[in-house]
Amino acid sequence: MKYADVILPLALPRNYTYAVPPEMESSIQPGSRVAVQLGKQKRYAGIVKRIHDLPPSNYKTKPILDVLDKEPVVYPTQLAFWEWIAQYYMCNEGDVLNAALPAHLKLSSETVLLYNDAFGDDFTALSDHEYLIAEALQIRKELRIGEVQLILDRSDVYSLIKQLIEKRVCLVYEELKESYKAKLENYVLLNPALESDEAMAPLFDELSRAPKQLELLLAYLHLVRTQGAVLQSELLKKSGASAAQLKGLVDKGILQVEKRQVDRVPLGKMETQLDFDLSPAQEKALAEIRTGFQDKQVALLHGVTSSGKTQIYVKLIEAALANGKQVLYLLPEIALTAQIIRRLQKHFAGQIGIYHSRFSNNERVEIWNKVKSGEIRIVLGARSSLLLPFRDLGLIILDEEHDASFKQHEPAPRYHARDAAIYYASLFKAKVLLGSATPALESYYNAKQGKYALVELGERFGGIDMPDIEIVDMKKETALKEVVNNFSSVLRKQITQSLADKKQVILFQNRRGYAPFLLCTTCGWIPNCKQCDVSLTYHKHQDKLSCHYCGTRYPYIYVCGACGSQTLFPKNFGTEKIEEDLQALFPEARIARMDLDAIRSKDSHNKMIQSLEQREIDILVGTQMVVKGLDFENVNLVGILSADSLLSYPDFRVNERAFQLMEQVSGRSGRRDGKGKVIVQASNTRHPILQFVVEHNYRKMYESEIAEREQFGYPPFYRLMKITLKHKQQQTVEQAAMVLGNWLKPHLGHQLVGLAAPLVSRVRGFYLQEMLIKLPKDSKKISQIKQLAKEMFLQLTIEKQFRSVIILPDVDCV
DNA sequence: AGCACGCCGACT
DNA sequence: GTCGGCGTGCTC
Repeated sequence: MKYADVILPLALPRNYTYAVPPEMESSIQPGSRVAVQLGKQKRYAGIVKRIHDLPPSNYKTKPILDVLDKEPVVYPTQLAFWEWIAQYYMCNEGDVLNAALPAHLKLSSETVLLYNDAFGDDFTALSDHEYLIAEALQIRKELRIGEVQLILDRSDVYSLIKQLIEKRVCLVYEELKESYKAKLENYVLLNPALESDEAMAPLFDELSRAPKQLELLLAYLHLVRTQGAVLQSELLKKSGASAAQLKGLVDKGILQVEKRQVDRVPLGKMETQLDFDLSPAQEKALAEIRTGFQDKQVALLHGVTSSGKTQIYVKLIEAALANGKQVLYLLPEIALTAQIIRRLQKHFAGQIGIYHSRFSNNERVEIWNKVKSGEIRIVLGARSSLLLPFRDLGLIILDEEHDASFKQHEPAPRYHARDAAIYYASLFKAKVLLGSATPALESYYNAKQGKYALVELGERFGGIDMPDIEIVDMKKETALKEVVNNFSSVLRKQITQSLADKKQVILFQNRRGYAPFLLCTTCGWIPNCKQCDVSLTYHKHQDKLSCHYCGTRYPYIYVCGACGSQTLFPKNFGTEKIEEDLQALFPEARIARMDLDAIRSKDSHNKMIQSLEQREIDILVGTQMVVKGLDFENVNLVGILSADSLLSYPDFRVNERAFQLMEQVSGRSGRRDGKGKVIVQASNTRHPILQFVVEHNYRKMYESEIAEREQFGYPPFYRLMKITLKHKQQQTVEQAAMVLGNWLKPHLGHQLVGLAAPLVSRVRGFYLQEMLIKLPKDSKKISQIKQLAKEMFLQLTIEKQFRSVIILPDVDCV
């Protein structure tokens, strides 16, 4: 007898072993999707990890019910990768499966109640609730659990359903439904009997009294000749005919309509690739990358903004494709704009697939299958495309590699796409190219240490100068009463100038909303969220207060909750306020705002970028979003409204982050013609980071920061693992954290730090406690510590007072 | 993640 | 007394 270890799409601590019925032995393989039963009824689609012949000793196996696909849905490479992710990031393989597999390949059964017709309609023996369900069932014949819950308005319905089964009112079955649906469209075909000219000729006479139908037929014949297959929708649109006219031709037996499967993600036609020449600096960088790849797996391309990194990527992609390999090009989600997609599609039409969160579930399945089959040669995508089933990967490019959004935060698996990419690539013996104008300290350090090849590209493409950066002393300006609504005189003057020159302006403020909090000027009270330990942000557009942690919205508060006075005023400023003030200062200017609130609706982000490109916007105000992946020729001024707010987070990475952000935003200025200008408003103008920004000096920033990291034992000298504990009761988490800390301390000593409530100590009604473990850079020790931590987590949840404490380990947290 | 089972308060 | 709430434990 064969047995299969199956990964289920659940957060289970281990994989379960099922028996392989003999008739399935020939069709089942590692990576196969199988239907299995879990518990009394529930069925799931799981993925076979391993097939063996060791019968489990301490339990009875259930059989695999079905092998769901002819071919496995993943290769052994992906299974190995999943195992590594689960192990490294301390999560379950089920979590990884959940993240990797498109929703429509993940099946789970649903209980369906069927009305038992034999029962008749004598409901007298039923309770009120039973009666309600029986009545609904009699009318609708079928009910899902969810519908039963809806009817009774409660969640616990199982005992009642059991009663109904016992009383023979209904029957139940488990429905395991494939949710992927191939897309079908109507194609129009000519009746095969009419293919010849002789057969066709009489038709024209016959149709002389139906001129519209004749017109339609002619349009059809034209389309067939030019493009082969004819879509019904296209034919009707192009000919201007109605569905009735088409039906007329179908009824006469001249045309036929047939449903055929169509691609949701067509790859387009293969085009001849555009050739372009690299600048000498780019050529040199490309050559260095190639040399680097000879003895190193990873190369870091440190190229200033606008240095033309993308062109270098294109050359490398071409080479990898020529070798018959697949390529993965990763970008932060928000940088995956129409701009970059268009540029790459131009080069690689017919081979490139795009993958990000805005694709529908059906589209994802199709992309998944095309990557697996190798039809898609290049994937351009966000973090999650790393989990696609590549068959023969030759190169991974990770652009904007410093970007924190490459790290998944919630839910598990909390993987870092950069680090995971390096491991994944090693399974294929593929190369990894990291690219950034402001590399993460960790990456630059690795490169400096010789672990990665380091390639510097210090010159902007086309010889454009780096923008001039001016720091404006807001303290001085305030003293001189020159500040109007957060705008210094310098910034106002520059904006006026840019507008006069018909240039565009980008302003950056890292807080959305109108005001980050309200303040009672009588007693100092600040309204907080009921669920979370944070102040409520005022959103003037919606005239609501909103919690940026849990999303709850509250009506505006006029009366102080502490002293009752009506002296609550919005304090500090976000993008909405900037937008409003700007409009008052520059009434003629066309102003747009780009932040999470403004781009909520689908595609509005792309639309905004387009209208900026087409110069329909003069001034763009935005958060982090304006930093990434934008490339506009006509922007010559960038304003950072408050550098202080960037430099004041209590995090060891603040300086690095602030530098990266400011350097990246300023890169948006003056990209094609002429020198750009950047205005940085700051109260503390002496902050060393500002000086590095003015000089565009990454190296100096790196050196000053790396010294601190070494001194205080932070990455890249240690790896960090954050453990978060969550519970509804404050006392319980606090105790749990203390107990866990006390257990870990003897093993870790000074490597265990920061046991405390985080800055925001309550989110969505859960109290939080955190601690950090500093992991030495020794993979053996790391796995020992992880093992130890795992055992202690288990130990903690065994104690009954801590049983419902949620423990979230986050390896390499950011 | 479900779902079953068992223990406690508020109702007929 | 019982219904139905929720906390707890198990699923190959």
